[in-house]
Parts: sequence; C-alpha cells; structure tokens
Amino acid sequence: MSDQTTCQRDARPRRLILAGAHRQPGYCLSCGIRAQSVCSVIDDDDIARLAETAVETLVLPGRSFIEEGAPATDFYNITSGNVKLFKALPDGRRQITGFATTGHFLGLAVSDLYAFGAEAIDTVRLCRFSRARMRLLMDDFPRLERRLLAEASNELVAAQNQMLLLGRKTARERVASFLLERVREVPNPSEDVPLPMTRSDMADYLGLTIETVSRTLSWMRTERLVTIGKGHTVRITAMERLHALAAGEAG
Amino acid sequence: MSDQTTCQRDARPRRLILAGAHRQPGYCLSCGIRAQSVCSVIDDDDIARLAETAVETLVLPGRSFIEEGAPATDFYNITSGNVKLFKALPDGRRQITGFATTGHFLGLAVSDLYAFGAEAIDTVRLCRFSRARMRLLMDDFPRLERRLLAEASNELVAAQNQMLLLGRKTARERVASFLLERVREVPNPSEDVPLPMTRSDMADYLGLTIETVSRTLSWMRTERLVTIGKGHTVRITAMERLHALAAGEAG
DNA sequence: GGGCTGAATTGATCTGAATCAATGTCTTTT
DNA sequence: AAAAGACATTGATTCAGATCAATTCAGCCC
Repeated sequence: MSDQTTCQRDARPRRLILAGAHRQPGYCLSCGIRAQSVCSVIDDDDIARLAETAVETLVLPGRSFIEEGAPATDFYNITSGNVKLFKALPDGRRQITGFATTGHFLGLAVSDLYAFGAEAIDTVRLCRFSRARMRLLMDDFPRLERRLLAEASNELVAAQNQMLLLGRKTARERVASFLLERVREVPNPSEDVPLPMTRSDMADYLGLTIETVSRTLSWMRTERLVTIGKGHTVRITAMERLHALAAGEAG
Repeated sequence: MSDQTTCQRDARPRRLILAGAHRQPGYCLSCGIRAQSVCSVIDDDDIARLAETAVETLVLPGRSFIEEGAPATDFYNITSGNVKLFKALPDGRRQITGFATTGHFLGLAVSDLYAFGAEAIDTVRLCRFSRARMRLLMDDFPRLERRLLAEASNELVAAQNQMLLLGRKTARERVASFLLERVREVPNPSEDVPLPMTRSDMADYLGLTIETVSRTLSWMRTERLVTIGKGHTVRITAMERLHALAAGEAG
C-alpha cells in the first residue's frame, strides 16, 4: 500500500523531541529523524528503548495509508507533507473531515477500527507506532498524553466549526471560511496561500461540488476578494470583506 | 443565568467516583453527590481537598449555562438531564453540534473562550469546576486525564460522522441516522425512543428545516419505518431498512 | 371541559446548488 | 514541441430542500 523503510537512527546521542505543530525543529520521538518539533523533551537513555520498533514510512501522493473500517493497529505522527482524512458512503459520496500536516497525530481511536481513511496529497513522511507501544509511551510520558488531549481538544473545536459550516453556511461563506483557514498556515497573510489539494478535495471538504467551488472562486475573483495564482495558490486581496463573508455577516 | 447551590456533601467518608457515561452508580468527584459513575476511584482522604470549591448547579429547561465566545472559566460534568451544544452565526442561523447527557464533560477548551454555547433541554444538574482546579485534578489523577482523552476521541469520531451526515447525506438519510443514534441511548432497540428535543433542535442538529424534519418523519411513518408516539417518542419498526437508509444504501 | 399558546404538520411555490454538458487549460510524457 | 490525460472553468437545466403560508394538534391553566 505504501513504500516503507525501517527507521534509520544514527548512534550519536541527542535530545529526542516529538514532531509536532509548534514548529521548533527537533527529533522524532519514535525514530529519531529530524523533524518539526513540539512537546516533550526526553533524555538520551530513553532513546534506545523507544526507537526499537518504530518505522519511518514514505507515502507517495494519492496513496492511502489508513483504510476506513480496517483494524486500528497503528498510530501515526506526520513528519512532513499533507494528508487528507475522509469518510465515504457505499455509493462513493465522500466527506473529507480534515487536512493534516507536519506534526499531526493520526489514528487515535477508542474503537478497534479506524473511523476514517487517510490519503497522501503530496509526498508524506510519517512515523508509525503500534497502538500497544503508544499506550506504553503514554504511561511513561504523561506529557505525551497531555499533548494528545490538547490536540484532540483543538480538533474538536475545528470539527464544531466545520459542522456549522456544513450545516448552515452558503457556498460563498464556505469557500471564504476555507480560504481563511488556509491563510493561517502561512506566516504572512498577504502572501500566496498554497492550496495543495484539488478542487475535488475542496468540494468534498466543504460539502459542495467541484463546479460550485470553481464558480465561487471565479466570483471571488470578479469581486476582487482574491487573485488566483498558478500552481494551486491564492492571494487574499480583501481580508476584511472575506472575514465578514466567512462569518456570515454579508449578503 | 441559572439557579445554583453550593455543594452539599455529607460528612460520612465514602469512595468518590467521577460521574460518567459507564452508568455504574457512584459519587461525583467534585461535590460528592450520588450520580451515574465512571472511571477513577479515589480514596477518602482526597475528598476534603477536592470538594472545597465545587458547586452543584441546577439549570432549568431552556436556560443556557455556557455562552459561546465568553471567557472559558469553568468546566462541567453533567450529573443528570439533557443538554444541547451549539454554535451560531450573527444572523441567527444555528448549528447544534451535539447533545450531551449524564456523565459528559463540557468546557474542555485550549482557547480562553468557549467555542460553543450550551443550553438545558430539560432540567439539568451539573457539577462545576474552575479550569485551574481541573488542571490540578489532572495532575493528581492521571486516570482523569486518560478518561478525558478517551471522551475527546469518542467525540471526535462522532463529529466526523456528523460531518459526513451534514456534508453528503440526504434529508432522509440524516433523519434515519439521527434516529439510530438516539436508539443507542435506550437498552432495548424495539422500545420507545425518547426525543427530548424539539423539531427545531433536530433541524438545527441535522442541517435541515423543521418542515423538512417533519415531512421526513411523516414519510417514514407512511413507509412503516417508524411509529410516532405521543410526548416526544418514536418507535422503530423496520430496523434493517432504517439502517440501510442511514448508511446511504437505499434510494 | 374550553379556550389559549407554542409546536408540529401539511401544502404551494421558489431558489441555491446539483447535475448534465461542453470547452478550456495546465502538466507530463515522449 | 506535440500529444495525451487530468484537472478546471463556464453554461444550461433540473431538483431537493428552503421558504412562505395555512391549518391542526398537544399541552396547559383555569
């Protein structure tokens, strides 16, 4: 299903840090590779014990590495790249429940089956743990558990926002909300915002069709809210108006 | 905003248990009142220290006790009754993001503001903690943190299901999914299912209008999928077909 | 029981987004 | 640089569910 290599950890002792959303550089907890970092600093003696069973996995664009409904054996931490998470209906209708990028944890499930599928948008590197191992890690490092709780809380807030979007917002409000969500991924809000996903992904994330997404972006261009660049980027040219639109304040 | 009394804890020592979803009887961690229980058994010596600042609050039907966007000062554990959680847009459009009942924790937020509002459907009893206190509790009782992580994971799965529903399901599929969700609240699936919320609440939960909810329930009655009882109850008469409908397998 | 009030149902019409249908534009391959 | 294939845009038409508009029903409180 995906290309996969065992973790290559060099012998030199070093501080081991969980890859995460805070964006300080560090080393992956499971395999010791350099990554965006976060969270919990753990001393060198822990490394040997922790790194034994971990694997680093490389996933090519379009490949899925979590299958909805499959036994939830593993737990993932994304080291680089972009991932889409989704649920599907038997006739092919699909809802993307979120996009995940460097630092995100995936596969946290109470059930024995994955509740969603995950597919690489671009080339993705990730660290894979067994769930049993994750349980041990949590016992040894309470800060990891706290970190996961904080991440789950944040995702819950995001999910609630998305429910408001899907249940009650118009197509224009949905696309505006989406663009503002993506702007938060770049340091400077007036620079180009990358949209690594296809129109089809956007549509499945926003509960729309590709045609409606396309039409809405075209409308935003004629309204001088955004300029649409080459190669999957947009630039926001009227931040205030876009915010008002996303918040449901405009007609 | 709500009637409120300080906790009345009696002096007799006893084991203290967190109110929760597992439905074993026990005593509330914060105030010592008898409640549906779960999770973590804590020894008697802890009680005095823990129960000092806790209050039990009684919330009347229709009253809200969490205001969306207000400073997130407190943390709640529902002791009895039904609550709706929602987000709203400035023009009054509303999305109910979930219903909570006995045992649920509310107000877990990383942000300093509540991301959603909460309102009592019927008479609700709940235990209130300050967030600072909650933090101390989590330091002292790691099992509490684990419990909260498990609850957050479950809610995340529910939220993903709801996103699929709101983004991609038809009105009939939505109502069918909702009814099946409510059936899980009663021990025997062939008995009457209580629907304590109004049609308006159902509509705002399902991303529909009250008229569509009503029409769809009427259609289900004529199709012999359900019988609609007096006083906010339904009984499911064709479980298989309803399941197929909810899963998107039917026309 | 009889009026009162908010909730629920049912009907007629409208509309935003879906669907169906070309056409246009990038990207990759050779 | 040309061809192929995937992705994106734009246009015409349809339709599921919203909106507007009456009734009808279920609790209540005397």
